[in-house]
Amino acid sequence: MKKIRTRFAPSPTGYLHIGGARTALFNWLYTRHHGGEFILRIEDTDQQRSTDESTKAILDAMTWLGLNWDEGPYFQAQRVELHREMVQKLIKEGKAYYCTCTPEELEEKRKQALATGKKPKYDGMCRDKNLKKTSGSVVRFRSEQTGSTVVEDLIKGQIVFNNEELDDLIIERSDGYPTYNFAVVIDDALMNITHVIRGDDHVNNTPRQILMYQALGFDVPQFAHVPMILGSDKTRLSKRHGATSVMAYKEMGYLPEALVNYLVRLGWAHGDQEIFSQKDLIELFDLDAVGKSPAVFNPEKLLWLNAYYIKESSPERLREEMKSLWPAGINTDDTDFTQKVIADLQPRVKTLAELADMADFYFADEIKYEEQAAKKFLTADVSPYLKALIETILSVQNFSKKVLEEFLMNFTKEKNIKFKIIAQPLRVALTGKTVSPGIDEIMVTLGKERVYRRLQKAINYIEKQN
RNA sequence: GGUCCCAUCGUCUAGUGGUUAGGACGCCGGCCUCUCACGCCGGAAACCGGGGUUCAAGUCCCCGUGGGACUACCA
Repeated sequence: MKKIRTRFAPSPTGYLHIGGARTALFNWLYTRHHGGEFILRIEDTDQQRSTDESTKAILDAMTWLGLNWDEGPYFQAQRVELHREMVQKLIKEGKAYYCTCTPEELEEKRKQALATGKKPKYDGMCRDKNLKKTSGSVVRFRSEQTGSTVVEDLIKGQIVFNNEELDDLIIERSDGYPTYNFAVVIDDALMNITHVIRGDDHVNNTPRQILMYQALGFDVPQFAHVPMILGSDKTRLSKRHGATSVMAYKEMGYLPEALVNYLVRLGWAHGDQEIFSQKDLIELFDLDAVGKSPAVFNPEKLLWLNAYYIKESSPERLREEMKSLWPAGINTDDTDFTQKVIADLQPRVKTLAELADMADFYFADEIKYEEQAAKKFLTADVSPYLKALIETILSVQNFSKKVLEEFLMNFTKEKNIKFKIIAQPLRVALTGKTVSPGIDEIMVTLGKERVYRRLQKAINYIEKQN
């Protein structure tokens, strides 16, 4: 059996977006599952819109997601000689021809056809004129006009097209560069791509591509068209629907495995399973379980998965991931302390950005109280407890969770009060907020020194208020 | 307009002729509890419509309807 070879072929006209990432992911998983080779090819034949920055951004995003490639990146624009050779071959064989219709003429005809309710396809004006190359001329593929072309799609099943629906599309522009539909055929054929897995916005291109494979005498690869990802209004996902750039999710504090896990479940399922490691996916993924219908992108579920993976991660790993996310002015040089902070917070956040935000009170030299919180909990009647606490807390030798739990329990027992009575005041004293990790956790992380200082500050604050 | 694709809870989906139509996110209620979150338990919530085929249809066929894609010297 022939070795499976797939490719991901983005055009470098922007960042890698969610839809492209899923297409890449499906290609990658299919290839890894079957032990094939995954090729990356940059389709930059549109000289106007392609940029190096985009190429770099796409590569970065692929790398971040863990989608490594075995060959490439190839650049389509560097292969134009190859494409031109193939164009000449077709012309020589009478399978392509020069056309001198101007874009303006064509546009006019299109408009007219549409206005009179006719098909807006190329009318074949230059088809049999046997024209020579001239300035401004393009090359068109002489497409079949009769019969039908069948696409055997691995996801959609058999799709039949009447060839009369197809027109003679341009394969070489007047600037000498090949158009997408031609270059993609040449490159896929020459790179021995066996499986073309791409978005289903390409299904209508497929019959004409098949005709070109045949005209050139190439083997036709297998096709698999994956359904689109839609926004909440069921139209194609775009910026209007929120962040669509893969790297934007990194910046918002998402873990790559969360995005991967989310993306793979858009259109693919394995029974009732929701959580998949990369290893699981390589083992389980195949095209036969990919659905046919489009999926709406649901940020809430992504968030849930992200929270799950944050909880599952080690604080060490998270500290690495968070390096670019801390706000300015926060000193995370103390790795031990920083990791403890992360460990306290990781079960209660959905993104790492949220974690960074929530961690401010740990790092602050002078914590500031939320107005309502201080007003409600830092009151004269709790002052005696705080004073009693600060007197004894210095005697606690080992600031561990177990010891502190015991210490606090003894303290409340001695004072004959419920822990509830001092919990929120203590929390406000220590964090400035009414919401935080457990009192004992905070105290352990903060350490004796900081706890002492914050208690002292709270006592002073209460005195000043009265 | 033409061509093509698609159709199970709000969303992601399981389901391949016989199920109380299952799971997940979100939502609601409860438990846990020092707050919050986690976790656990429970709840509301779906087969687009109409015709067939069949003893039997979410599942097969046809027609509607709805949504989407393509229809470029973009990819």
